[in-house]
Amino acid sequence: MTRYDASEVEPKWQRAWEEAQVFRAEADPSRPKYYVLEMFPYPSGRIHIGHTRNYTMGDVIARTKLAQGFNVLHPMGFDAFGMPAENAAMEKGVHPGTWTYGNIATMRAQMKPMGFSIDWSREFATCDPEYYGQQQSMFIDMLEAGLVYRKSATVNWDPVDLTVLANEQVIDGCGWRSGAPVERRELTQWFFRIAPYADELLQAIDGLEAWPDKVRTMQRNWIGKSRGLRFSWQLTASLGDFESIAVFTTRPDTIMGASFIGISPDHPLAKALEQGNPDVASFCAECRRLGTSEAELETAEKRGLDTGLRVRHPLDPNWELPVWIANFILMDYGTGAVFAVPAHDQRDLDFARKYDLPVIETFEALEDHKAVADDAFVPPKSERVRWKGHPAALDVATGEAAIDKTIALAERDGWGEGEVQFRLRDWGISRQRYWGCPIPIIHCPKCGVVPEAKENLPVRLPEDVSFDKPGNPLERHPTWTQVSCPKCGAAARRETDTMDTFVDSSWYFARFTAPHAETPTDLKEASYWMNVDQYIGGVEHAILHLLYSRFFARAMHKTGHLPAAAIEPFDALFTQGMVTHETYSTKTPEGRTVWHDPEEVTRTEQGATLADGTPVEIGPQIKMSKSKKNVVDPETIIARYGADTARWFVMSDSPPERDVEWTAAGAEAASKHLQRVWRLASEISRSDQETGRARQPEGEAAHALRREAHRAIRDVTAQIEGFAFNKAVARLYEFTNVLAKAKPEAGEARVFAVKTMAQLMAPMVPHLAEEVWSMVGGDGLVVKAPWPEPDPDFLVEANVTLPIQINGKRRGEISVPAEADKEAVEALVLEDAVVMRALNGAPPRKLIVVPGRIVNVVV
RNA sequence: GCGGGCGUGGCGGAAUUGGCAGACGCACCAGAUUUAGGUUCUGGCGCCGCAAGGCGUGGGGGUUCAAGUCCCUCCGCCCGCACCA
Repeated sequence: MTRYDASEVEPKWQRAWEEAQVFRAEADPSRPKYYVLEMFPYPSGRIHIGHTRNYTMGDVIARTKLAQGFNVLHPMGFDAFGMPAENAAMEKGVHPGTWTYGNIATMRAQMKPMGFSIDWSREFATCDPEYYGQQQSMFIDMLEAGLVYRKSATVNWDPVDLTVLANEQVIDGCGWRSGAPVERRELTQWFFRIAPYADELLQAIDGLEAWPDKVRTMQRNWIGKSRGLRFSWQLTASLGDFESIAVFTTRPDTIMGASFIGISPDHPLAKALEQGNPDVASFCAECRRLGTSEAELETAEKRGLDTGLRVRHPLDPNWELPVWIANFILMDYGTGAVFAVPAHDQRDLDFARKYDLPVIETFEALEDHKAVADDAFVPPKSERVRWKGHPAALDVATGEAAIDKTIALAERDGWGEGEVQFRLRDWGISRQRYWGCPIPIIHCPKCGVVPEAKENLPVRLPEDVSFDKPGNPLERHPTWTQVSCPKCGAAARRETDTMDTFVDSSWYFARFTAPHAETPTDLKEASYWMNVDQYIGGVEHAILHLLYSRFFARAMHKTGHLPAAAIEPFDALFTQGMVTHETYSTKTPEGRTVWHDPEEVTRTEQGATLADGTPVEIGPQIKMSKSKKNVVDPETIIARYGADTARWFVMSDSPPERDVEWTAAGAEAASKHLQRVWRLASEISRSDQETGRARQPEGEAAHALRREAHRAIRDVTAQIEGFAFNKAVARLYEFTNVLAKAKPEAGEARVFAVKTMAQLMAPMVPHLAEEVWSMVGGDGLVVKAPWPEPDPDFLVEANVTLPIQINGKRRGEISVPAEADKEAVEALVLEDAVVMRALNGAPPRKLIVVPGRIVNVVV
């Protein structure tokens, strides 16, 4: 063989690993374990380059830990329920299950040749009845533990298709298929009680030290704990049952700047007013035309309607304020009503300017304080300010203190009380869709809501369903819904809602510890393998998936499915960046956007076109997603160069936490480098064999090479452990350059260097590493070889070179003994020719020596 | 709108966290070898300048002996926003 042929070599070593069962994980209490997990994929059809990057990262960690002597668990599965399968069913007439399992087969077949160190015997898909049946069992346990309940909640309703829409399916306020304006509609739905865990979930973030700070910050903000005052504004005239409007505020110190009361269009008072007032009714109907997503509500144009109602200010009974319905007030946070302080809140100010409402400043003018015009004045709570006319805030300095005093005043006088509010809401899990885990509930006309008997689990999805019309096929299924009540035996109806797919992904990591158990988990296995030592996934999951999983682990502990030690399931988290790509789109004559695959598009100097010459709109670099069709398949790289090239390539260049823009160039470079390593190894192997491995005392060349090898071990190990894979790759390039220049006189040190190279490269390019390792006579499989340790004797340096700056600009350098202290270096510096010339006989104004770093002479 | 992040040569990026900006790779240029070409090897490569030197990390301002790194401010892009996964 004169060239490294990946297509021949890679399957060979994959078979060797398979035969040796290297990646089969079995609990062994006598050995330390290490659980590496990458967020499992949705089986959308094919693996894309983002998956490749993600799983290669996990594989590098898993293989490194394996070499370091850990009992490694590295499983893979599929997050297999979800909307795309139903969309495929509607578009292509294929059953969601057929489509999904077909995709799983394709993706598994794409992943296997990558040589990942996965224990495939643990694979499952969340749409397997064996999995979702266990989930149903836990749902029942959680219902009994009081963690599940039903309440009314709003959904996006498509009035033409008569179906519930996901936020993603609402485009510019209209249904994505029907094009009809969506409406908000109330439905009774199932919820998990996550909100009572808000404080605990918040506190526990402090302990997640191996999580990225940004994720911890995002979770804290999402939970959104805030202290404030809850109080009521008395209506000047009561309206039916309504005598007052309760509000919650985090800035009670601005109470004297109140200008009006705003209530949500979904506030009970607004709904009551709708009854007798067509203006209110049409305004609220207009507001409800917006979707349910927060982003949409918050970015919509601020609109309001004066209800004509008036309320009295709690601190001044003669002060009456108007009550407005405003479209930007969320019913889900606080009380669904606010008092607006336009002078000190930008949103309130915009609203007040639009509707000509009063703007009352409550702070004394400060030195640099301009009167409020277009910008609200929002002093931080910790800032020193002075209030005007605020009875509780005359003698305090900061907002924090004024807030305390206002709350105390309200509590003393009985018009309000301090309260802690969380932004986090209970988790609504009902989905009016087919391809999800059925909620194991039966509605009995006599007994009411009854959980399915556990011996009847799993509640399987019926196979015979049709997707020829919109809506939930479960609901119109002729027989599936008809059951007898597990309690009384009467004819009853099965729940047709399925669970949010976030439920499926909230416990799969626990299931991997015992994927074939007859119960949701096996406590013995879970106790050994949990927690996940290293979790890896996209930042886009920084909030919802991770928060839900943290809650679920607690709920599973409460219902006896996880040990107490596993309530924070992910010890360390790494959020990798996304692989992005431009998007390409054209418009239909009706103005609808059509997305195009990069394969269909030809880039030209002016822009891009389709094959027939139609110009294409080039969109920004965004994350690869099926809906935007900007997905790149790694298959071509693997077919052309092999898996190791693909692996090496995705680990190179870009830091793993950063988004990477996909470009095809560079794969060639990766392949060339691997060829080079192979060539070096075969040359060295050949010359080593020719010299018959004559043992001679090693000279300077050999020592220098060994030193470089030990330095490479030190650096690459640290870089892998620090998730700096791009730097590890760069370091290995440097080491390769050193090896290439090593003279034959280095003798057996060259063989040592090649072996070291194989070991250090093995986590990233395991097949090439095995080949090289065996070529130079390595013992057994490199995957099982213990990770190399740097020898400290080779790492010490006698001298260190320091740059010399004159007035902060580099003007020379000086070599000093590594152990020289500050004074010794100073003395040497003052004798340096460059420094003496700059000083010209005068003493330096300042002489800064940072040992081991730099010298700066200020003249 | 709110929350989080990012911005360094032609390109991907490095900079031991306040201490030599541009490691390593790609692209490009020159040379050598081989060839029909790819390959391989050697050297060069931030910008301006013949040079000395000056400028340079999205823009502007500040702190410091020293700023890509810290502070203020502005701009651009990306992610999340609870029914996408």
